[in-house]
Amino acid sequence: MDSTTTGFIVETLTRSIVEHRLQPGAKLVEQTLADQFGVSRTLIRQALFKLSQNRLIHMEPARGAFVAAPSIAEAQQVFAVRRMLEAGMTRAFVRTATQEDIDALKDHITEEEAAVMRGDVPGRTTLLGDFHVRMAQLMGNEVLAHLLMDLLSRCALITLMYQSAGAAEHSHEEHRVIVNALQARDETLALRLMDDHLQHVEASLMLAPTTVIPAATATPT
Amino acid sequence: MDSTTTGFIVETLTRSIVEHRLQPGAKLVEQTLADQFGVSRTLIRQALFKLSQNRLIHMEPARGAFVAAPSIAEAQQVFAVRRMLEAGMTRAFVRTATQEDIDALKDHITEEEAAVMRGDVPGRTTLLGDFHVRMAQLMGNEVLAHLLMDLLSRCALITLMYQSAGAAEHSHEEHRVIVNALQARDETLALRLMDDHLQHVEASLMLAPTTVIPAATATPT
DNA sequence: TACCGACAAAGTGTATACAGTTTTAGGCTA
DNA sequence: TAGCCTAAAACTGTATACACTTTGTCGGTA
Repeated sequence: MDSTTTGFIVETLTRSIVEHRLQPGAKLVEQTLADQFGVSRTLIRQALFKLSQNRLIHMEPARGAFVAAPSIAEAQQVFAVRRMLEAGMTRAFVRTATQEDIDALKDHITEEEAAVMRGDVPGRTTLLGDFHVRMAQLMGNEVLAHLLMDLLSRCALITLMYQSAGAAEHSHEEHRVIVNALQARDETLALRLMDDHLQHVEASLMLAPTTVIPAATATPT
Repeated sequence: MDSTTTGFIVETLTRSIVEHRLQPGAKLVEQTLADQFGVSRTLIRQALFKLSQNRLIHMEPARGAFVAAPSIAEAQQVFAVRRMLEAGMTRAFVRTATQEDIDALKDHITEEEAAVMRGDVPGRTTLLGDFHVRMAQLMGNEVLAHLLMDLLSRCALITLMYQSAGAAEHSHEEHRVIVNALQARDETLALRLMDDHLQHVEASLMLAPTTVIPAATATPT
C-alpha cells in the first residue's frame, strides 16, 4: 500500500503543517500538490486521507482538504487523555522497569539537552515528545507507544502555535526530574511529577488563547 | 471523501470480519470485492485502507489485504491501555458527573439487560462496548470517546473469538455494580470495580488461547 | 446600488486503463 | 519422482479520463 512514495508525501506535508508553512485553515488542492510532488492525484489523495486520520487536516465532502485548527477545548481533551495514559504508564514503569530501561531514558535526556543547547527547535520538539513515546516502548507496549505518537502529532499544531519560548527548556528540566524519581523508584513522586509536567505543558498553551490565527486563504505557490 | 458509499463498504466488511464470515488471515481481493459491491476498485481500496487503520485488516505491499489476527500479546497491550484510560475516566466521572449523567448510564444498563435477555449476540456485544464509550461521552471528552471506540473495535475480533458464553452476562452485571458505585460517589470502590471488570474481561479472553484459528484460505463466493 | 440567477471555471468523486510485481502452473532435467 | 526454471495468469500500484458538485463572476432587474 505504501511504497514509501505516499509516506514521503505524508511526511513532507506534516512538516509543512507543523512548521507553519501551511497555516491552519489553508486549503490543500489535490492537483496543485500533485504537480508539486510530480505524481498523480491518486497518491495525493492517499496521503491526504492518512493526514485526516491523524487529525492534521480535515476533509469536507466535495469541498476539499483543509489544514486543521484544533480548538482549545480539543487540546484540553487530548491532554486529559495523555494524563490518564501517562499516569498509568509511569506507575507501570516504576514497578517493572529494569536499570537498562532507566539508562535508556537518561540517554534520551542527554539528547534533549543537546538539542535545547544548540537551539534546534524542530529537533527539540521531536525529542521532547519522543521522551513519552520512548517510555511506552521501553515498557514493551507498542499499542500505547503508537497511541501516544498519534496524540503528540495531533497536538503538535497547537504546541507549536502556543508554546512560549521558555517552555522547551522547562519541559526538558521536568523530564530530568521525572527520570530521577524513576531511578529512585519513588512511585508517588514520579506520578506527581509526571502529572505536574503535563499540566504545566497544557497551562503554557492556554496562556495565550487570544493568539488564534484567522482562517487562512490559500497555499502560496 | 466519504459519500457514504465507502462508509457502507467499511461497515459491511467490518460486520463480515467481526461475525467471522471472513476468517482471520483470509485474503481480500480488490476486484472480487469491487464486483460484489458493484463499484470500482477505487472505492474498495479506500475502504480497505480505512479498515487497515482500524487494525481489522493489514496490508502487505504488492501482496494484498488480509483479515487481521491480533496476537494475545497485542490484546494484552490493548487492555493495559484501556485500564489506564478507564481508571482516569472513572475517577473523573465520580468527581464531576451530574445526576443526569448517572441516569444516562442507568438507561444504558437497561438496554444492555434487554439485549442479554433476548439473546441478541451482536446487539449485546455492541452495547457492552458502548457502555465505556458512553461514559467518555458523558464526560464531554470526545477525544477519549473516539479513542475508546477504536480500541474496542480493534479488540472486537479477539473478543468474539475468545469470549466464552457466560462472559456477556458477567460483563453486564459488573457494569451494573460499577454504576451503583458511581451513584454512591465512592471513588475508591468505583475505581477498583472498573479495574477488576477489565481484568475479568481480559482474563476470560486468555482462558482458551489454544483455540487459535489456522490461516484461512479464500473468501467463499 | 443591492440582490438574484445563470453560466463558466475550478475542484472533487469515481471509473478505467496500463505498468509492475507476485503467484501459480507446466514442463524440463537430474 | 523431486526439484527447479520459465512463462502465463492474477493481482496490486499508479496514472489518466470523465462525471458531478461547488464556487466565483458577470449581467440583469427591482
